[in-house]
Amino acid sequence: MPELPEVETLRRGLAAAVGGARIVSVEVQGARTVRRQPVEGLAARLAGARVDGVHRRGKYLLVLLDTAEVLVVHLRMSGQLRLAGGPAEPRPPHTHAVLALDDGRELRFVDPRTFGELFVSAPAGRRRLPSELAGLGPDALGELRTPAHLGVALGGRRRRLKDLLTDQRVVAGLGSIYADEALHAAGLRFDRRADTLSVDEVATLHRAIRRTLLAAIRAGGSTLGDGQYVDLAGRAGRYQQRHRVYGREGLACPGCRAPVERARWSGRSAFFCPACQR
DNA sequence: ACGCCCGCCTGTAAGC
DNA sequence: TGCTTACAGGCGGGCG
Repeated sequence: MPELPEVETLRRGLAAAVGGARIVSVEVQGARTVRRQPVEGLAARLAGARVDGVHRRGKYLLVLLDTAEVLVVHLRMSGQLRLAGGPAEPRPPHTHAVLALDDGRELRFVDPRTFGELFVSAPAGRRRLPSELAGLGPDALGELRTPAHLGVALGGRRRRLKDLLTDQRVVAGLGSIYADEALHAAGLRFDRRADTLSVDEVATLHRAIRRTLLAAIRAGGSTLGDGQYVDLAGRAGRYQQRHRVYGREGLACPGCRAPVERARWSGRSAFFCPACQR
């Protein structure tokens, strides 16, 4: 599942590979990938635009265009961006959008489960953010700079830590994998109520989130057994080899050797060490 | 406002 | 072997 480290890996790859390239034409298959606006409008706004940079906010990719607009990409569960050398390269199954570039390459949006989406937006306001993203909380790396920022986000609320950390309105960028990993690194249970954390525990959690995300970015993100996350060139990440609890039910906790447990919670899973996490 | 649950999807794997 | 069922989970929407 692409979360902040996977999206950041893609952002860096995109910035290096397609920065300065011009979009020649856009082809969209199916009705779900472009659903916020008419496909013809999106295609017309992209055609002829040059890529001036690539930003990221939470799990959203922002492809900045010289038209002063932004192509927003969200991969959701199974979306991929793949760069092809040319139109002759066979398209993977579930290719829903193809952006032809002026040097002949193609940027392809592939998404079996069709949860992902593309849209073009005109950023507005002080932060030059697309209005569709106005509800996002502080980016888990970019804006959550100090423990105090996390303290404000958690705000002494009664909600459970994992519920808050994966709520993109509270903190943007964490999903199930990195919430579980960061909570383990902080020694905190997924179901701790935020309003029971001490100042020290908030600081520990803040440090754990940053360290976990930065280590995952250095490893090129996580590719799970389903192989759904790969980079622009189709290469897998390596951070899954360093997961301490996520997907490791019954295996030894690297910290204390107790078996990792899996809890069913809010219709989702949470992996945690019952001995190390309080 | 908060805390839930559901619907959206398809590929994979487990179970009978 | 072949079918059914469960599961993966981000996010928007809806409900109490």
